[in-house]
This record gives sequence, structure tokens and C-alpha cells, in this order.
Amino acid sequence: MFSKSCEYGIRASIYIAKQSMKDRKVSQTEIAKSIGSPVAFTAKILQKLTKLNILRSAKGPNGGFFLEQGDLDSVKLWNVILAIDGDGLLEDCTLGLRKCNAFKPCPLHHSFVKIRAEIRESLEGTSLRFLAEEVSDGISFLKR
Amino acid sequence: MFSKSCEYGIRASIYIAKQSMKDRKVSQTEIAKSIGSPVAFTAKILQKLTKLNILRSAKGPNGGFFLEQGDLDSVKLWNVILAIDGDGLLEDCTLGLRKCNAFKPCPLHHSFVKIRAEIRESLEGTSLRFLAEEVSDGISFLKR
DNA sequence: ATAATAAAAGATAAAAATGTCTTTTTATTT
DNA sequence: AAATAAAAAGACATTTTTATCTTTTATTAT
Repeated sequence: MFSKSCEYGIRASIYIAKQSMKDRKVSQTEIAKSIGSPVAFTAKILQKLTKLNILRSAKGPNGGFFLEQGDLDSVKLWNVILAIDGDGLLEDCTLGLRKCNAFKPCPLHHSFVKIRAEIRESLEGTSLRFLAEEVSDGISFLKR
Repeated sequence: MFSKSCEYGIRASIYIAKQSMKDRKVSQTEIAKSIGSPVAFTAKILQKLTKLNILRSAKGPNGGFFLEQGDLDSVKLWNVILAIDGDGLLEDCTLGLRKCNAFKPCPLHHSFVKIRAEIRESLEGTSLRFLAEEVSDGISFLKR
């Protein structure tokens, strides 16, 4: 469903969100350790998310990655996914046709309209803060 | 959502189903042309589906790929997907955690329980015959 | 100013997915 | 029996994804 990059990117973003709620900046190393991902590879993804202003970063001692307080609520899961994997999951034809729509649909088109709507609703409606809070409360986990 | 292999495999299977309803066997070349996919690559996928008894094949003149009449109804979309991509879409953790379940869930686990159930329902409930009929009736398309 | 810290950038490497080409095997038709 | 048609099998090539390692740049604290 998501690329490895996207999986790491989402988990990293949630971890950063969680720490940002405590006003902590976190290093690549700490992030990768906490979510169980390859450091350098994760760093590339964080770089991308930072360039796209989804995350913020600070160089030098006491630097690291963090989320603006407002962004904890305004950044939704879908923003992270969009930045890494693009919108293919919701927009590309499920069977790979170059052109597929309600008027000239692939055989799976109609079956997936509702499913995609629900996925979209979930991804567009869930903020990083919400997910980070559930992790903080021990309701969900980022590793293993 | 699906690999390229799986997209081709599904489209090919539907095309073969459509022709099998007219008792026609079809060659790799015809299949690939009809669904707009690379011939040799598609052939490998057909080979796999044949080995797994989802499709049948006959060598020699007037040979080709076909579906047993009974299989038109008993083979569901999910059988094809399972054969090519495996069950990862419905069983692997959405965020890539090695162990993720209701008791120790990733942050997305619960959101995806319902969505996955609907995907499963759709894929397990849809036969190749149903999809082939829609293509025959000009309701859906396998190319472009 | 200097040393230390941490992200950014760049260059490679390895693995997996996708795609092509050639040869072999099997069956059918003439 | 020979020619033909078609899938099966195997080897190879390309592209994309995933991953690592090294160097550079920016910032902070001493």
C-alpha cells in the first residue's frame, strides 16, 4: 500500500510530533532508533519532508527535527504520504490504465470508489498530533 | 496498491475469462495486445498463474490460455492477487511493523481494519466471470 | 576563534521489480 | 514424418527502490 520510504516517513513524523509536544528536537539517529529504521535512509526522507515544509530542522548542537506547534494539528497523514509517495494510491487507476474514470472505467473502478473515499477520509482527517497522542498514551506503537 | 505484475495478471485473467466464455483459447501475443502490456513479461505472469492452477494452458497450434468453465465462477479476484502479490495488502502492517495486531497496533492499525474488511469483501466476492461480463457488455475496459 | 554537533548534500552500492531475448519442449496439422 | 504453432524455461538487461558511506555546510557552546 505504501512504499518503505513512506512507512518510515510516517513513523518518523509521528515520532517527531510526539517529541514536539514536549518541545524537544530530535536527531536523525534518535528518530531512526526509535522507529527501527535505517538511519541514513530515513535521513533522506526527513530531508525531503523538511524541504516541503512539513517538518522543520535546525542544524548544530541542540538542533534536530521538530514540528511547529500549529503544524501538529494542520499536518495530516495525507500530507506526509503525498510528499513521499504522491497521490497515486487515491488517483491512479487500480489496474494501471493510463486513463480510467467513471465514463471509461477499468473493471475495478467502481468497486474502489467507496473504498478510496474512506481511505481519503481517514488520511485527510487524521493529524500528526492525534497519532502522536495515541503513541504517548501507549495505545499504539512505532516499533517492532 | 498492486504491483505492475499483479495489474497485468488481473487484466490478463479477465481477458482470458471473457474469451473462455466464448470457448476461445488465447495466445500470449493476443492477450498482451488486448490489455496493452509487454508480451514476454505478461507471459511470465501467465506461467505462474498456470502453475498455480488458476489458469489452464495448451501448447501447440490452436493452443493458448483459457479458464475451465467452473473456474470462471470459482476463481475470485483475490485468488489472482494472492498468487502474484501475496496477501500483504490485507495482512502486512500498513506501517511496516514486523508485528502489529489489535493488542499491539501501529498508529494506523485500527483505521484500516474496516477499510481492509471492505477490500477483502470486494476482492473475495468478485469472480472473473462477473468482471469479464462487464467488459463484454462495454461497461468496463481492459486497455488505455 | 575553535571545537563540537547536527543536518544537507553527494556519491555509491545492493536488492527488487520490471522488461526483453533466445532456446527448448510439447502438441497439432499437413 | 515434417512443418508449424504455441507455451515453458532460462539467461540477460534495465529501472526503480532501498540502503550505506563520505564530505560539506551551518549552528552553537566553550
